[in-house]
Amino acid sequence: MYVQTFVIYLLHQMENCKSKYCGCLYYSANALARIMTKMADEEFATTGLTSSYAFLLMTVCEKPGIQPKEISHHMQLTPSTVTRLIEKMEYRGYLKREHIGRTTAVYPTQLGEDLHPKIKEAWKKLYQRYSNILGKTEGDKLTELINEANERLE
Amino acid sequence: MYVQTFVIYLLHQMENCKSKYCGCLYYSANALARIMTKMADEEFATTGLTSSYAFLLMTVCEKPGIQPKEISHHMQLTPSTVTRLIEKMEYRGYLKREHIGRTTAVYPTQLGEDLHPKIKEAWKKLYQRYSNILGKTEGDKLTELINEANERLE
DNA sequence: ATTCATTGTTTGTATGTACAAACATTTGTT
DNA sequence: AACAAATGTTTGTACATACAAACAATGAAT
Repeated sequence: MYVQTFVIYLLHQMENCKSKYCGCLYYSANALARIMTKMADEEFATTGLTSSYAFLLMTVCEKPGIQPKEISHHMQLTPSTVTRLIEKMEYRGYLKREHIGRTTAVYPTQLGEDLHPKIKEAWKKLYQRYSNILGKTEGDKLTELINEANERLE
Repeated sequence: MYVQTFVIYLLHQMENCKSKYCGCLYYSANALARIMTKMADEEFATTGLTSSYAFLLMTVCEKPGIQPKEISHHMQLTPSTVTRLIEKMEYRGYLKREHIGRTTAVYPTQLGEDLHPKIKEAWKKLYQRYSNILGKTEGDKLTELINEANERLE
């Protein structure tokens, strides 16, 4: 009886899992991240930006003059990564930098501000899209659980 | 009373969340993936490999002669990514390829096989490490939830 | 006031990953 | 038997991200 339960558990595992690494959080988290990034990029495609750049622009539009350090905090990326993202967005004409002492203030350009509503729209659509698949409540719950885990693991 | 409850909810949200994007699965999933990859790389450091390469070597050692396509299935990576990983591991002397018709068989070298136990050990440690932080049951549960989401979102 | 430590930002360099296109082989169809 | 479609693999190229080191400005301590 005991053994039988275990066998059923194993079978269930194998059914549901594409890979023998499904029991590993490192693996599952990365798979989810790849799937979500792809989905996000698809939704943000209407804005001409990929997901990271869209998030950056949103962040700056909602707090013009924000510093890279704060951006890196909001986006949970390293400062160097943020610099790289900003550079590219400056080159493309969506953001501009103003150096003040050792700090830097980042502002949206007119072009950037014009794009802001479209990005927020795409963001909403992204949310709706995965909520449709996972169920709104379940999706929110999963997100919250992941956030809690992030807090503790860091 | 109703409003108060909402305010408490908001405060709770702000406490627990580093970023205003914490309600977005794209964002949270990517943050978790980065944290876990870092942790995995730290654990696998004892083997001289980063996590992806360690997983690749494990996969090949457990099924010598496996084809890239099957590897890409196990690891949930695109075939081109798998080719790149294999190439590097071949260059480093851990794997070798044998081309048979249009397919390719991948084998571990002696060097690769020698490393296998160490990798499995590191993998176990990785599991223990995040289980210690999240709690074994909770960690497993989270992993399972993410797997289910992956299934459905794909 | 000068030096030393700290902090915010940027570079140099490397890595993992993907997409699209190219190749090579096998299978199916007529 | 010849050609077309499908399949497995590899290349060319690009991108997001990170780490470590460099740089630049501020603040603190003697």
